[in-house]
Amino acid sequence: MGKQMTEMLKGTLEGIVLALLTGKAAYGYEITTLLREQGFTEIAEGTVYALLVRIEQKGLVDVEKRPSEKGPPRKVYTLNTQGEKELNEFWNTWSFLSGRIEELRKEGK
Amino acid sequence: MGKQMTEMLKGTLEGIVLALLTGKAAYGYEITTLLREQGFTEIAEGTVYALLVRIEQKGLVDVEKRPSEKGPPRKVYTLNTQGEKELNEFWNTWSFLSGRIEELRKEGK
DNA sequence: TACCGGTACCTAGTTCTACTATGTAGTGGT
DNA sequence: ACCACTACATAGTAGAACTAGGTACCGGTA
Repeated sequence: MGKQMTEMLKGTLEGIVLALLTGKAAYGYEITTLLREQGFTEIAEGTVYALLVRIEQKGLVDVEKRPSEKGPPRKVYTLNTQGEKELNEFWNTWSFLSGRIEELRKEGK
Repeated sequence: MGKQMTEMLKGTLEGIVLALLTGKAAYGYEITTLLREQGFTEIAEGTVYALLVRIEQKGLVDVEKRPSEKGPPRKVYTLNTQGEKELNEFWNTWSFLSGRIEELRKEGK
């Protein structure tokens, strides 16, 4: 992965995953696949699992274990109220930052 | 500073500073002030100086020392060819990421 | 039976970047 | 003599993504 992208994902990847979970529960492997389909082709699998552990420990998601037809049991993550709150703050922070940056771009800077 | 913003600045602050330097040389204290005026009120001064050391070592800027009327000599930074190239890559990376994220927002996710 | 690919999860150690906290200096005003 | 403002610098810390593995379940096939 490009070094720039790696650094830029810090602080945004968590928001991206929370956004993916909005209105639709998902498990780790599925989330990794989803991210890859959305163009984040180089996201490391380990990164996603580590992030999921983190947001679970922060209490942003609820977890349920479900059997799989094709392999080991899945850990299905659902956004809870606190997660929605965090996602909301993410959008606020993102709006501010992207607003500032787009301003710089417009100024031809 | 909010923890979210701190993390989100990783990878973007460098681009922001390079953008600020486009077409206008500037010194550290000035850049800090500029950032604060643009709404990044809580950027730590030390963060800016550390970043400037970094981009100088990466060879993205040229540096010139100029006397100041009001204090110690200033280190004036100018974007060079390699810096312009890096800034260009920054805009590409940024465009991709913000495109993906805005897509998620549109989907109500 | 043995192997392999796909599914599924997990983690120790590394790297990079922003922050905290603090220090050093020059200048002008009181 | 002191203080505020200007101006630069850095050692140590925290947080997040990556590297580079490992474990385990299942079906197909040689």
